[in-house]
This record gives sequence, structure tokens and C-alpha cells, in this order.
Amino acid sequence: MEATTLLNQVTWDTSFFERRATEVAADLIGAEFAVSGIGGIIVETEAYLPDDAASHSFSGATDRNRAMFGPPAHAYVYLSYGLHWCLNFVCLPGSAVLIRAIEPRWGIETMQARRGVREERLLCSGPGRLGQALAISRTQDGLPLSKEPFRLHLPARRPPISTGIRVGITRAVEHPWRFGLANSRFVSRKF
DNA sequence: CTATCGATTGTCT
DNA sequence: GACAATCGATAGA
Repeated sequence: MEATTLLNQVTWDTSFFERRATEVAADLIGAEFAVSGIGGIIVETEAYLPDDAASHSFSGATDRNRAMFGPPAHAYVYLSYGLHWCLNFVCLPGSAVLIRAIEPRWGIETMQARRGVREERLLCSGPGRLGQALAISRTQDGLPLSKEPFRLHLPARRPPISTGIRVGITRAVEHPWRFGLANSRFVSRKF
């Protein structure tokens, strides 16, 4: 599946995110997303729910995860392994969708410069790579997705979706809460 | 191709 | 003091 065949992207309102994060995560596949004009098509997501032992929200609100308990349709950004800035979209309180991979479409040269890599498949295929390519950092934590620097448009129709278990976690590993654009070569790992 | 390992630091116990 | 929603390099099949 090539995401570039997807057309008719539509706008959204906050109610889109006021749902179970698994539904939101699936519905985000095929969406256009950009930060300051740099971005592409979302091809891989993961859902993290309340009462989910793998979620940062599992033990309640802290300084780090504050945004996960804030309003829906806002960004939650965290630092992974002391190196990688990762981006989530907040859904209902204590839940969020991790944006794991994007098919690059706009600002590819900027992404290549930020990443120090030329191969398009390696620019945004993984939450850390995506964070670096889109220049994600703590400054975006808690910002609304409806305003600059963000741009988000949903696909008019749901594309074919693959599902699987989440990546890189040690608790609640059994849930199939990872979603991807079927047969996309831009996902971080095969489904 | 798969497996292993070091990097690096904020966060929580 | 331990660990982490990862990545890239390297070694080996």
C-alpha cells in the first residue's frame, strides 16, 4: 500500500480524540500530519490506555505525564532512553496514541539534514526517528494539535489496516494495540 | 537476515 | 540506584 494514493483528507474536531485510544489509533492511519510544514502520512500508531500497565499514565499523574491527563487533542511528548523525543496524541484522560511512523511527503530535505540520513525509508520509521525528523522536543509537550505548528487532516476513508502487539514494552505485552497501514514499507517493523 | 549491546539522561522507587 | 513506549553499530549465520 502506498499512502500517496490516499486522497480526500478531511478536518476534525476534538470529539475525534474523545474516544477509546485504540479506535483513535486505527483511525489515524492514513492521516496527513506535519510540524511546521515538515511531515507526511501517518502509517503506524500504538494505543496506550488507562489501567494499561504499559502506559506512562498507569501509576497516576506525574510531572512527566501531565499532558496525558490534560485535554484531548493535545500533544504528549516524552524522552525515551535519554535520547529520543517521542510524540503522542492525547485521547480520553490517561490515554494517548504514540505516533510511531510516517511516510515522508513534505520537507524531505529538511528531514534528511536533521537525521543525517538520506534514505527516505529511514527518516520517520520509528518514534525516535520521527521525533528527530520533525524536530520534536519538550517545547511541544501539551500543545494543541489544532494549531500551529501542527497540521492534521484525517483520511476520508479508512485504508487497509494491519494490527499487532506493541513494540518495546515489558508489561501488558499481549494486547494487539499497534496499528499500521497494510503493506507500507515505511513502518518501523513488519506486522 | 537475526542477535546483541552500548549510548545517555529524565523519571520514579 | 534501576530502568526505560529506541536506535545504530557490529558480529555472525
